[in-house]
Amino acid sequence: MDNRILKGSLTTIILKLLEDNHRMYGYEMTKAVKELSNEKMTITEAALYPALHKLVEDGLLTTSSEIVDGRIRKYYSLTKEGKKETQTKIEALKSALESIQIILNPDLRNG
Amino acid sequence: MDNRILKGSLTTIILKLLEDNHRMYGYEMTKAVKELSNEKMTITEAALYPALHKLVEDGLLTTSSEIVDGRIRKYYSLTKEGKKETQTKIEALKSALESIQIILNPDLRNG
DNA sequence: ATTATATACCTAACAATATTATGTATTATT
DNA sequence: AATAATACATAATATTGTTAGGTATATAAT
Repeated sequence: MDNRILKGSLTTIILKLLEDNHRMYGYEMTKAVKELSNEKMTITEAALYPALHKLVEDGLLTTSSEIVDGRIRKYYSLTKEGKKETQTKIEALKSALESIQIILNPDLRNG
Repeated sequence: MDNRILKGSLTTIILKLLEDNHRMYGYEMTKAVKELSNEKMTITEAALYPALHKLVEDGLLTTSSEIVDGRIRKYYSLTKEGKKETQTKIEALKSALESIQIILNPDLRNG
């Protein structure tokens, strides 16, 4: 991701995208994050693909390849275990974001 | 920090703490983050001290040591350059948090 | 008195995660 | 014909944090 910030959230972002979209391929995820963040955030493919492979290896995602317009697309979906883990990871990330928000916004401390 | 999330935000958190408190020592920072986050977030000293040293090395912080109750305290403060960098880093982190919020909360997408 | 906890600093070896730099291949656009 | 977009991927390196340990003083508990 750009700006060297928020490393460690990539896996959670992938899982969340798949929870919302049910079925996505890698390149599509990079475009989705770019669009959702108004070009502010970028997932590099060099970070994304190894992360996806690890999620498959860990049993959280399954894949199915298709050829579309002469090019390969490798679709990813959440497994049952992946759906569970998605909830856990999202809650953990939300909690962390809240903590950081409090540190960044003193106004919230007295509100 | 706990839970292997939000790596890369440590430096910004340090700078923000120093912006708010003007003068802090390392151990104090670990306590502050623990308290602000209601024990949800922990800065480990093994992550903190090298980060502080690097910020000094980069000219963003200065130090002054004192002996209090027979123990050494190494106080850190923002330099002029550090104050500038703090603004930049905070803005970048806020922007990243917003992007992640949008991805995590679909409700915000249609709001 | 002794043990444990809290305060306060620190480093070394290792692991996880992302960046930079490439590479391959097809299709669409200029 | 050249460039950009689509779509996958890896290797070398850098960054950042974890695990595990170390030193030392002060205070509270047994």
